[in-house]
Amino acid sequence: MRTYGQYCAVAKALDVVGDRWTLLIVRELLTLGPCRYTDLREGLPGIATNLLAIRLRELEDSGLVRREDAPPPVATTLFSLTERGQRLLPVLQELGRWGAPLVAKRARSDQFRAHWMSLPLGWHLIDLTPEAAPATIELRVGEQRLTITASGGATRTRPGRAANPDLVLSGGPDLVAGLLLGWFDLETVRARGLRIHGDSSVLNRLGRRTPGSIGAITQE
Amino acid sequence: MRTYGQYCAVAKALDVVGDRWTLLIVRELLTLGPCRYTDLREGLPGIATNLLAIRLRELEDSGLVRREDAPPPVATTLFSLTERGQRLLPVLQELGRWGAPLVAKRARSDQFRAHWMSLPLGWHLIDLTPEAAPATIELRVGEQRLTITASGGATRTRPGRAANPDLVLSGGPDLVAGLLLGWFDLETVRARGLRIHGDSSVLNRLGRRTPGSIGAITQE
DNA sequence: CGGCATCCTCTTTGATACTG
DNA sequence: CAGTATCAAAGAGGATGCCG
Repeated sequence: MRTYGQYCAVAKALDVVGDRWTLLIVRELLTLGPCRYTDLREGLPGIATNLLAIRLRELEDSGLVRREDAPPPVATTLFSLTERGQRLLPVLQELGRWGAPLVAKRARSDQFRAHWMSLPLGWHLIDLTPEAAPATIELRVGEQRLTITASGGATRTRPGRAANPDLVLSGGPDLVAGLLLGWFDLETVRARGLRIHGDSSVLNRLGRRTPGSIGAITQE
Repeated sequence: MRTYGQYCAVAKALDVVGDRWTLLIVRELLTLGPCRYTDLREGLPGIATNLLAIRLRELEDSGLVRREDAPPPVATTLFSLTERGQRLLPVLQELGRWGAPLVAKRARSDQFRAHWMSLPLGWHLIDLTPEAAPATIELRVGEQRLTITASGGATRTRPGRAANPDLVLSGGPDLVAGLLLGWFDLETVRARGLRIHGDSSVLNRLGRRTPGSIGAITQE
């Protein structure tokens, strides 16, 4: 392991998580929870398989990742974050906030996985009517699904399809993210091809947590 | 520039600041303010000089760093952070918080610069008596000096010596940091060799911002 | 001196093929 | 499924030279 050799907390942190791909592996584990080697590879397009194996071992040695052999019927190795690894969430959150302007436009060559929106949406969206019964929205981007649940004032986002969604939004990642993160309003994304099925009034229930202000999705 | 090619804010952020040394250069610029190439090299022991030049150009191209030719009598190039670059402060803050446990013990080979404590101390220390007149503490670690000013409820920390310090703390980095960040109490660091000159009651004025609790330095 | 550029070596990363 | 093995390319580290 190459180290900066500096008696400084930032440098020490980067000694552990500063290598290429490392924080993206943590992103996957934070988003997906315990998962298999192949799930990780799926969510990390571009990584070389040997590098993923090396990084996982390093993360294990640093105490950020735990490897368990799941019992039958799963019968496979599961990787998950330790408590220490989970504490990297605020680091990823700040990196994501800082990087948000960089995803305003999508490059043609950019890969996309719907679950990458999971953490940012969870941070950004709030439930404006905490008293109401839980509501679910399913996002469809290509074949991939993501489920947002609004309940008790907060929202939770997880990979996969919803059982009984109140609303379904289908379209490209820039349209879906653009609407929910507040780059575009409802009319704009609809005009650009976003498809909306179900009870669109659910959108009024979602608010955006912006630095200093909170607004409903359809406002602005 | 190598890119992850992922439509994800975290990955995009790492495309810009994920390269080796990049965030440490930002640390230096945040801590020191506008400074010269040689000042940066001084604060980044271990960096190859050509790599510093390359990184500075990349940071300039990404719009995080500005290069200005200072007028006489300085007559040298000054590097400073743009607004966009300064917004990386929360990222460094979370990285530093996460990395804090890793500097509990100092490795023999670890380099040290007093100004590396500047950002963490500024985040961590608060002024418990906002009404009182400003107080200053000078830290001496080897030949290096750092000045802490407590005033109006907050503390500010900057590199360099104090004009008229109320208190001077001298000793190794682990002792100075250990006392101020709350790893050790006053008796312990004194027993281990920390030297204290001046009005040590100033320490009672400083509180630590810990997750959930605030305590005076000499407590606990 | 300050601010690099060059040259060289060594390490890390990437791509691909293969295996228990 | 969960990797290892191999090889080529890119990046980092170190020494030194150059130029205003």
